[in-house]
Amino acid sequence: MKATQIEAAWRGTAACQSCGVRHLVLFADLQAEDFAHIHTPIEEVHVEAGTQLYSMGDDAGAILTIRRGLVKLVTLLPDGTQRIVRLVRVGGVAGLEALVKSSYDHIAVALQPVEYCRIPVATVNQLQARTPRLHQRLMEKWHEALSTADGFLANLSTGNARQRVARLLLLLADETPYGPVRLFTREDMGAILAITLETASRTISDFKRTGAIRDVGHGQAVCDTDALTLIADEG
Amino acid sequence: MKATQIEAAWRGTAACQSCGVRHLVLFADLQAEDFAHIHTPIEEVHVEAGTQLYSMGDDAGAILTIRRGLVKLVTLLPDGTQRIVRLVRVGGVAGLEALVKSSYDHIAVALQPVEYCRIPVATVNQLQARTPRLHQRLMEKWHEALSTADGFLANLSTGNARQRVARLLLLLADETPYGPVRLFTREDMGAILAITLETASRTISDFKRTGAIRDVGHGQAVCDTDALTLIADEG
DNA sequence: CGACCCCTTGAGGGCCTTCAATCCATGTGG
DNA sequence: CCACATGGATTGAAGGCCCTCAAGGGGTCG
Repeated sequence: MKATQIEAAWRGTAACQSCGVRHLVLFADLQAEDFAHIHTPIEEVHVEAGTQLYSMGDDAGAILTIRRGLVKLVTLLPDGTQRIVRLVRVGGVAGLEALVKSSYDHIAVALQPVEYCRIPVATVNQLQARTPRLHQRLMEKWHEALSTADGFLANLSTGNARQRVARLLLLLADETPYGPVRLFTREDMGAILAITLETASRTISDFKRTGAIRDVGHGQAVCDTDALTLIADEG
Repeated sequence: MKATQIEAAWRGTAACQSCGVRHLVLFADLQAEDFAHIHTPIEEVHVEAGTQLYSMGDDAGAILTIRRGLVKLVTLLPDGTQRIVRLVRVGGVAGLEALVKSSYDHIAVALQPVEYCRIPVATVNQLQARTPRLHQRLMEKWHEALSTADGFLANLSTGNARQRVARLLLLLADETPYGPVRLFTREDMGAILAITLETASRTISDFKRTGAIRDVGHGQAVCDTDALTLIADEG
């Protein structure tokens, strides 16, 4: 089940410098000489969908750069239900709070098969002392997280259920235009949009009937972005 | 109306070093010698309630440290209505995005008489080059903003209207325990909680009738935090 | 004093939740 | 190979909460 697999406990400069998503991530501006000053191993980890990457209150020793897949950040509400406060996509960073406090703020769970790099806080700090560019990148990642949160508040937590579901689908669709998007479980949809799973299910069914999305099986669907945009804007 | 008043166009070290809220703000860790390297003026500005501090898309040349009062950050929804995505309190920073992009993400409006320091981005960058401690403070401010946003998502955008209003009141009350809190306009409450102003009004009226809050006039009320906590947790 | 703004309260209806039953896909064991 | 168990998805029915539209009240300021 929890098949966490550490692909490579990396200790040199090769992996980062040839990283396929490096232009997206934290180390985009680093020079070859900078990598030479990394003394703590950076782990590249592969996990399957459903794996918990860290939990609220866990000792926060590292930040996680997502190289593949999709991660949800969850908070527990007073009544025990869960709310998804953010989705972290490829190039995003989960657990940034490790840089300013000693425990994580959320539960991080892989929604799909995920590959990520686990960068110890010590490594970030070592690099920060040397390369001012990293500060800028870090702030960009903070800003990215904040923009995502703002988007959740403005787009996914206002309006009626139809609008919210449509906006969520558009959010997923703009990552793979015209390609099928992987739908969440209805429960996750509900936890993102602050609606019940039944309402999420009814709305998705309605979208399929009216053609706003087309089911292609295996929990995937193709979005009619024009139709969804109409729904998102007026209801 | 828009009585923006620049109290002191500060160019020396005196004001910051004797700042009453310095332990809360960005410059907490700076040493005397650091202040000597500030070459761009930091303005201390006083504005009255209702003043717009900056607007979405405005050229973002500075970040704003709030020294007194309360500021709302607003985004415009596709349909033209407004949503308040964050409240910035004393010690908080508005417009952090100025550090990573050239325009502001929100509309910032003073909800009360506000005093703030306008710190040019250039000044922050000059100081960053010298004092690593400032990085840490900056990241704490980013984290503070992100935590606020998460709180809005988890506490103020879920549950029924009674719960949301109760949680908002508790949020305001924990700043001045047992003291009266200043209630927002019902419209602002609605924009924070994603409910209509009528529902906000009805709920506040109900709380007054049942004693969960006690009106003391002038838009202020004393909160029965125990009663409100009960409502916040179960409905 | 009147205009204005905000707050309050009412009535009706629609949307979403709640509770419940059924369906479907998948995987497991006989 | 098939029966069965399981977890998620779907759909129905009833009710309640909140929104919408509307009218009236109260405080403040010119």
